[in-house]
Amino acid sequence: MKYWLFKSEPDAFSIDDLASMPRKTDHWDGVRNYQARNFMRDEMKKGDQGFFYHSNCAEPAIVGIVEISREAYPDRTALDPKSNYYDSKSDPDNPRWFMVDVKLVRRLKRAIPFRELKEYSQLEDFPLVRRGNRLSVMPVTASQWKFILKKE
DNA sequence: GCCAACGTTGGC
DNA sequence: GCCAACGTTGGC
Repeated sequence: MKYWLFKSEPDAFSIDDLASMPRKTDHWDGVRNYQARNFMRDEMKKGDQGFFYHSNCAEPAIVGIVEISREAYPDRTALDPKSNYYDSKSDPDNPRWFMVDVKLVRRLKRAIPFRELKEYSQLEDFPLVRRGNRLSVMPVTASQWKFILKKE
């Protein structure tokens, strides 16, 4: 089993939004970065767990834990001209973008701020805190996962 | 296949 | 709102 981190701007989709969905489950659409797509399409398995991270907001932080409840399938928003995530070059017969379903497992007992994550030497290889990192979906190692959970 | 220009991300 | 860092685009 692998571990992941999912970034979302809370103004667009927050952990509260996920919590309010039926079965606390939603599809993680709109990923339009090839590296992040490859993680979702090729490596995520049902039952993998991930952190839910709030970005681009007053206090960027890890706020919860999700679980992959459905493995990758085509992201239809790429084919919908009305969607913000529409990609005119995506071909229905050869989908370019994928999404997975995630289910909220629980919120963390406390949000762990980005500011704090940066300070731990144990996390210096954690992609989230690497300078200039822009991946919206990224892998978390088992040791990073455990370390972070001990800090909640 | 190079690389400058551009748009986006995201912490601050 | 700023701006550094990055991925993508497209002319050549």
